[in-house]
Amino acid sequence: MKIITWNINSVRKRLDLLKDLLEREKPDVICLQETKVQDADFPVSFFEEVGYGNVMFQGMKSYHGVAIASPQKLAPVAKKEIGPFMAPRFIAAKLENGVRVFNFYVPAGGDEPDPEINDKFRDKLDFMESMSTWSSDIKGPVKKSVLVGDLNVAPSEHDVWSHKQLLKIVSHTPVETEALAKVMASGNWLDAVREHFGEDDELYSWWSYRSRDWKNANKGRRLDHIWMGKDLKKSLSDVAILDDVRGWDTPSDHAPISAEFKL
DNA sequence: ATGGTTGGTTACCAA
Repeated sequence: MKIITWNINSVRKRLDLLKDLLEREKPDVICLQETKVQDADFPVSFFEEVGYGNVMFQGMKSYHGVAIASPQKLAPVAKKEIGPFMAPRFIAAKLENGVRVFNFYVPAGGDEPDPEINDKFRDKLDFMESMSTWSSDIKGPVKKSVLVGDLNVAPSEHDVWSHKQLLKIVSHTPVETEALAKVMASGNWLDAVREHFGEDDELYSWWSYRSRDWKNANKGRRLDHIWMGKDLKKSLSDVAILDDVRGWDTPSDHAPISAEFKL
């Protein structure tokens, strides 16, 4: 089972890149964030044409939006296993092999890392708090489950280009990394990317558009994640950050991440 | 300390 997660930054803007990615990587399931399209305008026929016609999506006009697509049938996840999340930031599906896929788009949080003066940052912390409650409620360790998405937090010092310079920058502040650690602990989740690469490699999945030479400057952050329940650890066979996709023509500012399981 | 770019929408907001 191969799963890819990608903040595509407008699905309609990047159908050609998505087609190339799916043809090259042939994932069993792809999870998208920031689709930026309301459900009535979601490009369903494109997904059917490229062989990913089993597609679930929850979006809104202009902002946010998530989707899960697969060549195989997708079933809804039981209601009791779904938290009270904002629809355009969360969607879940059950694959034919029984694996549940939870796809999140955590609020970015604005610029000012102070919940007292910045409502967006408050919303981000609240969202992660509700993720912790949800993880606890569905009882960890969650069996046959994968949690993926743009979590908008770079947890460790090796997930950012400069730990010191980013400690007060939203996405890497201690209050956020602690909140994300709590989510992880609440569900006994494992970070599949770190399980594969270890703790020491510098790993990034996002590079700002506001950098002329993003590749050489390499001022990246690892905001996109694939987590797994402990029961899947022994099945994890490969992980890749597909950073070449960040260099494609008119790219998203996020790279896709891929994980393979031999179930 | 500041500004840099992109997408959706159509004036700016969100990232």
